[in-house]
Amino acid sequence: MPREVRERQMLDAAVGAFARHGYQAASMDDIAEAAGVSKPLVYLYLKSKEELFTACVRREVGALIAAVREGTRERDIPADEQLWNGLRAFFAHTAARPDGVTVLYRARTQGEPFAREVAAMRVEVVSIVTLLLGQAAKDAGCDGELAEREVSGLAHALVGAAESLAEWSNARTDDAPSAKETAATLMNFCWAGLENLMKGHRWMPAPRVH
Amino acid sequence: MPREVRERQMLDAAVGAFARHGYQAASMDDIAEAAGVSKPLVYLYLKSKEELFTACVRREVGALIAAVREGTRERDIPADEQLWNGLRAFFAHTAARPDGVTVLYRARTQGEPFAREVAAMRVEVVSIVTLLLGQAAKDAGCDGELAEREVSGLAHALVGAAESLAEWSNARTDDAPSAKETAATLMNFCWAGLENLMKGHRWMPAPRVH
Amino acid sequence: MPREVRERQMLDAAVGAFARHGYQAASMDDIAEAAGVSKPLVYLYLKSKEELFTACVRREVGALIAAVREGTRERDIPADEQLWNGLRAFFAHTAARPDGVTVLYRARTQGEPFAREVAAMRVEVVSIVTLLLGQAAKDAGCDGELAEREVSGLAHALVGAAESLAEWSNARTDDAPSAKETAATLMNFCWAGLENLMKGHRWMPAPRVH
Amino acid sequence: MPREVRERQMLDAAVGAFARHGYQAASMDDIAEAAGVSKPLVYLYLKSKEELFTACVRREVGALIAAVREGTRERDIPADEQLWNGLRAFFAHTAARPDGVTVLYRARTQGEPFAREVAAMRVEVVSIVTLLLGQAAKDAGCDGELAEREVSGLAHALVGAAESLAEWSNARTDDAPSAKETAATLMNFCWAGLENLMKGHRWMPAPRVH
DNA sequence: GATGAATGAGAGTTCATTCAT
DNA sequence: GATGAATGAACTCTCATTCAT
Repeated sequence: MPREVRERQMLDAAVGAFARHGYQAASMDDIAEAAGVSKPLVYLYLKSKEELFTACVRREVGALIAAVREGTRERDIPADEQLWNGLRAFFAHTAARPDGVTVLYRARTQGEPFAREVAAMRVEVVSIVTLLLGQAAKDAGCDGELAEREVSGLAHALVGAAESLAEWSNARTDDAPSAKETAATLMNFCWAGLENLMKGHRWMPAPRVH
Repeated sequence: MPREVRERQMLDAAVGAFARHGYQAASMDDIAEAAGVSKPLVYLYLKSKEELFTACVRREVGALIAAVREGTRERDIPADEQLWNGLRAFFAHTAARPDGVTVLYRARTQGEPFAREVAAMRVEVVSIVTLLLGQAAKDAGCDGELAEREVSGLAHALVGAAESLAEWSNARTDDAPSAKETAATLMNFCWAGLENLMKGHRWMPAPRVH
Repeated sequence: MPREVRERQMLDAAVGAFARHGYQAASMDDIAEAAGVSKPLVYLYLKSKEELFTACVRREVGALIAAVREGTRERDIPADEQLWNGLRAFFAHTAARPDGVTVLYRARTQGEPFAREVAAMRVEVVSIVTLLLGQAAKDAGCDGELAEREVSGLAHALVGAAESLAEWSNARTDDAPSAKETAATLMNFCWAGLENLMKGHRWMPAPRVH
Repeated sequence: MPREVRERQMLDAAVGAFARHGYQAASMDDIAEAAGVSKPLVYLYLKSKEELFTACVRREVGALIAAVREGTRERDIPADEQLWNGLRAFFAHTAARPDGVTVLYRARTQGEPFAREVAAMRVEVVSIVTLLLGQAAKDAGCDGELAEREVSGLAHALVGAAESLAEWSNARTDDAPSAKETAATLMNFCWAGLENLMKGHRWMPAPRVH
């Protein structure tokens, strides 16, 4: 059996195990058994548990980024539609590969070697979002009055909201909302606010959206 | 030294260790040393690693809930101001007790005994938010056309956005935004959208906020 | 509360615990709690676990020896009647104080400090039996042709049989035989053989008891 | 080195350690060292201390039963000769494998998982003896007037006497009696009594064997 | 006389990892 | 290319034992 195939089997098994039990609790024994190979072979191909986990994370990062990039390929449509497309791609992906997403989620709390990898991915996603927001601002005829820091904050808020929604929607065993519905919920939640901001309207403590 | 004091020392040390290394990677030896006591004493007072972690989680859950409840004590002001107050309280808390919040964050990925505890807390926070949204709808003269599921989704989105922003803002070592600023960012991000929804306006794929 | 009383309480609790769980598995915590005192007090009175166990063993050894001596007080009756009396006393004692006897039983497998104590007791019991056998031989008009080693062997066989019967009879929860019945069983089992031996009759491989 | 060999080495080492120190006091470290392997290997092959002990007990139970069965293979000879053969086999075994027998002895006081195993063995041995007694009764032309309970008691007495004699004879470092001698002692001790019982003669408190 | 507070030492168990074949 | 055999290191947890009060 060719090496690549074996290697993918191992990664599949590892992703499953890591998703179910976490990095520490998943044992190399279990993974090797689940992959249908002997433990030394796992070490031969993937060096160590740390590298194995890293490989899993990288693969899932790549898959998620690819899905989102694929969803936002069209560039000459309004920014909100682009965001809408990206969100649908994101939620479709999280629904299709729950184990992979769980691994990423867990990797964020596993300290340096791994968290960085996921953080880098987030940066990439955030940059995609940031571009969209920039374009949206231009569409809205606004002159870029938004501080970079504020944009960064907004992007993180959006990503956090998306992650939370993905988890919530995948947790429902019955009657789970479709990717489309979830994306719509999030668009409804955020777009009006973002649009206002582009136009320079702000919510203020002595309140009035205006 | 009286038992209560020692016990708090241990919890403090444990929260620190769990926040830094995670549940599995933090060793009881380390925790005992950090608390300045011997390991058997930790076991005498807190029974097991699992119960120790549970105690940490419970304490931090209680502290966070208390902070948010305290922030939203005023009830006869507009819903958006109440939300604003709650968010400031939340961000102030996450800034003041980063380790405690990290423990809660990590507990979410640690399986049944712990995740449930945090999930219960989230439910409580979500219910607070839900009440606010309900009041906001009434304030807006809307006739409650929002499906329960949609409200739940919105609340989860809001909470996720808040968590993500808290993490992002605490991660900045220099020039970290204040709780007030972060809360403002989030209000700007979401309030206009929520307000529109209360009025029955929706974002639609062939787009126009209207 | 006077020291002696406290001390007896502790010994009672210890005997119970050691009987139930064995020397190693019974913990000083349990014993102190069962005795209704604090652990340091146990150490104050009885020095260490080893000395505590030793004290238990000694007390129970003394009680058993006393019971058997009491049963065989009458000296000017036929040897078989004396043995009969001793056995009844023995079985009555094992039935009345099962925990104490169990402790002795367990002490035999606990290595040097303890096993010696019980061995000494066995020697004493054996010597009582040996005296009886000697008298029986004289009664039978035999001229003491029995080698000392053989007598010792017989005595150990008798004691072993008695112990085994005691255990068997105490194990029956319903319909347990009385001390008298058990003693009768043993007398029936052994006396004819002993009597024959006294007279110089032996069982022989090309067999005939004669 | 093949697994079976290693496994036997471990069992040998474990039997030695358990015999010398008892179940609780023998440590897995010691056993592993005595077996010339590392501790994890012991766990890999034998799962846990409990299972290791169980395996020892089972092996020794099997060996002892096999020895006795082998000794009593001949069935068409008088019952006393059969008993004589069985006893010689028993004493030869206890002399040849003192550690194994000690383990069985200790297992009797180690509570449920283990005691049952040994109890089952005793039942088997007792049943062998019981059959012999039954045949002896027939040989003696007796009409089976012995109550089942009494036979059971006699069998336990015989087994206890044998155990006690085995211990006593093995304890002698110099000049230990041979299996033959010990068996002869026991036959002399018991056979006349048993024979009398078969014929309906009993020892009576106002005494006379008749 | 009696105890709440505390610990050193060591138990069983598991895991990531590596050879020799 | 693939594996059965083997281990060093570390972990959770318990216990007999002792102070300071």
